[in-house]
Amino acid sequence: MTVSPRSGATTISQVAARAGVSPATVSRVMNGRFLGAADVADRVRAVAAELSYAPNHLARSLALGQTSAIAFVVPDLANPAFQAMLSSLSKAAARDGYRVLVADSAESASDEPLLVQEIRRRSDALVLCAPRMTDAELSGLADSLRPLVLINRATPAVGAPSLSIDYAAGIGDLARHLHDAGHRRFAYIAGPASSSSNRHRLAGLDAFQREVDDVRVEVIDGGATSEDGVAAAGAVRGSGATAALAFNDLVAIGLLDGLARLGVRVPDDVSVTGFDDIPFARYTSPTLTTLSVPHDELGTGAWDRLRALVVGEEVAPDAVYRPRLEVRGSTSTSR
Amino acid sequence: MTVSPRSGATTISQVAARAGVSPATVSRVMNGRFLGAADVADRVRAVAAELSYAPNHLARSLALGQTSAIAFVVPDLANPAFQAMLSSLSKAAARDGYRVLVADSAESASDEPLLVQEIRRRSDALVLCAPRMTDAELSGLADSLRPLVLINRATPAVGAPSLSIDYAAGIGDLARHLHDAGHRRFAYIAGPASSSSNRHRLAGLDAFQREVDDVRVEVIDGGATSEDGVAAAGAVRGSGATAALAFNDLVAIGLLDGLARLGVRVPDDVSVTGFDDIPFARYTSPTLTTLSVPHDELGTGAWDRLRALVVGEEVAPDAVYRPRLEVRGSTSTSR
DNA sequence: CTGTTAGCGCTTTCAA
DNA sequence: TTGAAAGCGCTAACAG
Repeated sequence: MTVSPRSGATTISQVAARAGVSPATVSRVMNGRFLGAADVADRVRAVAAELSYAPNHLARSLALGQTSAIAFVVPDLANPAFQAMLSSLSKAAARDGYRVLVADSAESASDEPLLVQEIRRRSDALVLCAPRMTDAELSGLADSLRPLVLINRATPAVGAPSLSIDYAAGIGDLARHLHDAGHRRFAYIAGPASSSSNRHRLAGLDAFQREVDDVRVEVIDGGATSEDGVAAAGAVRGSGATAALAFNDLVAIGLLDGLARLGVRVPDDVSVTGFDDIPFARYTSPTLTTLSVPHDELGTGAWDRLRALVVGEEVAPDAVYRPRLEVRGSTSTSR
Repeated sequence: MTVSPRSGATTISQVAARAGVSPATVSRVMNGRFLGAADVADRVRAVAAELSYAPNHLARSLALGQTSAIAFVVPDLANPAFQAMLSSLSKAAARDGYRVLVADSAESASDEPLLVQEIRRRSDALVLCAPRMTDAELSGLADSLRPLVLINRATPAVGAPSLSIDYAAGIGDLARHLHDAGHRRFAYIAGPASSSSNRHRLAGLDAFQREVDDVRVEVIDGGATSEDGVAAAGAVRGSGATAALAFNDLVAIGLLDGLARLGVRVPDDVSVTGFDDIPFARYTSPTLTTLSVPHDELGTGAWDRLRALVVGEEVAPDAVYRPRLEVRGSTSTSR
């Protein structure tokens, strides 16, 4: 016979005792698997309500071997692009009774693998966005992370469903747009050096350069935040470029601000572009020409695949979204 | 003797068996409570590494009676103001080994109480931002939610630490600023009707009106999103007001956009203000005059109090932040 | 139909 | 210094 539990909460045995049935019966009633007489069920429910009993989620999880929680790890929770993904992922998962546990790997750049494994063990599955991890690291870790869905890492070797963005094609579209407008000297404000999506953008730019053969691309050190954009403004002005392609919208917005402070007019003196199309890109001054990335679809698509993985259904094929060019006010014809 | 576990993961007994010790010893070694011979500890660690053993977090939580996770519930995960809080809360909690479980109550407006109780039971404590819940509902729920920290709800009756914003004072400052600039006809684009913070803003406006006695405030239906702001543009124009105070920055940004489409110039024809000072408020066109709210401090302050509550330390007093007026380009002197 | 029993994997007294 | 055993609260075979 069980006595009072450590915490104040009512336990299943207390309800059982009070209702004069076994814990198993209470369990069945609570989970809708009860097949006996209606009055027994009613009594159990009445007692449960009376004692305001609620099953201990932890104990239930341990017995069932599942937590009904998934983990979501991103490099920076403060970036609107990841926030949009979190918002849609959380809503989608909630519809199926799952909650999401979040973590920001920026805090612990070095031991990201540990962070990721730790949070994965607290949940049933993981949605990982780890642009800075090498393919080798990721492959080594993958088995300990499954069920796993990757965002922005189409790494066939890893064998995990993935949703990604064709950064190379996207930036190519952007370059084409600028080229058509007469620009020939580009400055690319790079993202974090270790970022794989930054490498894809560089590759896209290289390809474009080889294709048209009459543009020059100067690469300027940047980063992933607005501050990095502000900091790059001087270098952009000094580069002589007429078009500045920022790593992402955050950087572009900072750059817009930095250039304004330097008295450089956008788009008259230099055109500026972003990447992501965060909700505010349409409200900047001037409005930002950028590449629209379907963050909501990344979030819902990630849940869709994770769910399929968990329940053993067939998983939808990997998705590669091509960003959509969104021409706004920050780009114009080169003089 | 235990056999192979349900899932593929190594268990403590497997490590114990392999190392020729008891599970208790492995447990002690893994948790740094082992006082025996060093070679025993080394052997255990070696075996653990060999089998890549990692303690099952769920089982550990059940035995310990704590999850090392806290829940964070907000009305809308897509709002930058809550995202900023989440970001700082998550970082602060992570420093103490806690993870955060998120939920967005927008999905399930009606059964918010259930949502909140459910997610609370999956964690050790809760940070709740529930502007639409009535004081009565909140009081009734509070005991089932403790340890609990409230954001934007300084409800003494509830008896939970709180961090809040003095909305009334803030909007009073804003009104004063506009009044000083010569405005006498205001339009307030209201937030959700059931929102307590909306009521505080209204109260602040009322107080201001009584104080100066020469302004007229028309209340226009709005909401909490950019779309609501866009939708309110026509009514703002039709109101004859020279200054439009939006419920929050999101609404203000939408309003800016809506007014621009109607050909109404800001701030020449009408001044516009927001509330929150989300990161992008400084980048809108024109830049947005708003009230700066320390979202990061709300997040870290919430964790600070929650932690104290959990470990039984003395909890810092309730915080009431007075928003700081941030005058930018969207407001100007009335003609 | 319902109860008994044996776990889920870990921690922790208690005893040796 | 170490191990046996009980227990955290719930679920699910298996009996009856």
